[in-house]
Amino acid sequence: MIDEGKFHTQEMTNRLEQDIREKFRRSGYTLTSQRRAVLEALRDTRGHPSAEDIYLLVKKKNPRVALGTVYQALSVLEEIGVIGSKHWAESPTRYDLNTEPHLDIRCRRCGEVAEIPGVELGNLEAQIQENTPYSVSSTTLVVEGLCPTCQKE
Amino acid sequence: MIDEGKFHTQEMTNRLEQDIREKFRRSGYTLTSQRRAVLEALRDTRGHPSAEDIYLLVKKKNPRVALGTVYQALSVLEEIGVIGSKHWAESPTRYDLNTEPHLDIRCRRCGEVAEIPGVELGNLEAQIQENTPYSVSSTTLVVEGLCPTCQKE
DNA sequence: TCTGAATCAGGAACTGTTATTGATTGACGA
DNA sequence: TCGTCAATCAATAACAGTTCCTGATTCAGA
Repeated sequence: MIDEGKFHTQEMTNRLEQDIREKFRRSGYTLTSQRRAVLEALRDTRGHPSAEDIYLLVKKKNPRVALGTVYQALSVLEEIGVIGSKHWAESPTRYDLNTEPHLDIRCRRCGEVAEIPGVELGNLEAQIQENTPYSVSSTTLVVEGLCPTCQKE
Repeated sequence: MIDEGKFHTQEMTNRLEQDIREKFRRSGYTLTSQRRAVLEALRDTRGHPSAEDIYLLVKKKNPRVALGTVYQALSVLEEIGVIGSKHWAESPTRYDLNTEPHLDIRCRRCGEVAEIPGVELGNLEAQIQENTPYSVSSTTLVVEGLCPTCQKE
């Protein structure tokens, strides 16, 4: 079971809570305890957990939840715009409460993901659109490197 | 069996052939008929075939070749720098004889991949490096959209 | 409270890829 | 030319991540 009291007062600001409720209302999906648990897990985690990470966190509070349910919840949450996801080759998709366009880098040694602030992409997307007959729908910058810890080894 | 005569005279320029031979020589790997067949398949294909696509082409000439062999060949060819690969989420890795850094776009409807010429990334990588404590090792722009054909439908 | 639709847990199935196996090949020296 | 030994091979099993399917459960609205 989810400790809803704690969730409301400590974990989620009112604005976010309102925003989430609103997005569920508009979409027609229901904000079930499982979907709430997935959101809480994302909130409790620094960084960008994988579905498996989230599953393990959710299971601590509700051991009956299945991995498939977590995937379903993640897909609904992403569809209604409450969470975002990012994919690096050769590693599971990572999820994120930050739905704004932003840059993330993944350590190719330990897998840790961190945000990169302050990078300006400028007119890159427009430039791409000018040079292809395709209609461009998404351009994602996939960045990899070594985190400070792994650099030392 | 590979028609090596045709391969040499029609499919491969002397320069590329030389380059490939040289890369094999330096690496210590041998240029076997299977690896040659994979290269030929890449050369015969417009666009950016997947391992499966290449496997089907190779099988036309040598039905005994297994998919695993194609993967092995691709991994050797990529390791020695004869081919390049690119990965989009939710679709198999695509391979390419163009090993220079360049932009590709994938149609999210039919999966077709095409090159995008003339886009200037400028100092993007330097800008990223300035804004993260990670040491950046690769930045890949993953572009998706709709190809001209799929736009009409 | 009842009813139908949405959602669930559990597990099977699927896709793309890698690892393992013993058999085959092919480059090189005698 | 032949033998030797490492490299490579085909075939298949295994694997990770994810999706799909099923019947059971829950929940919102009448």
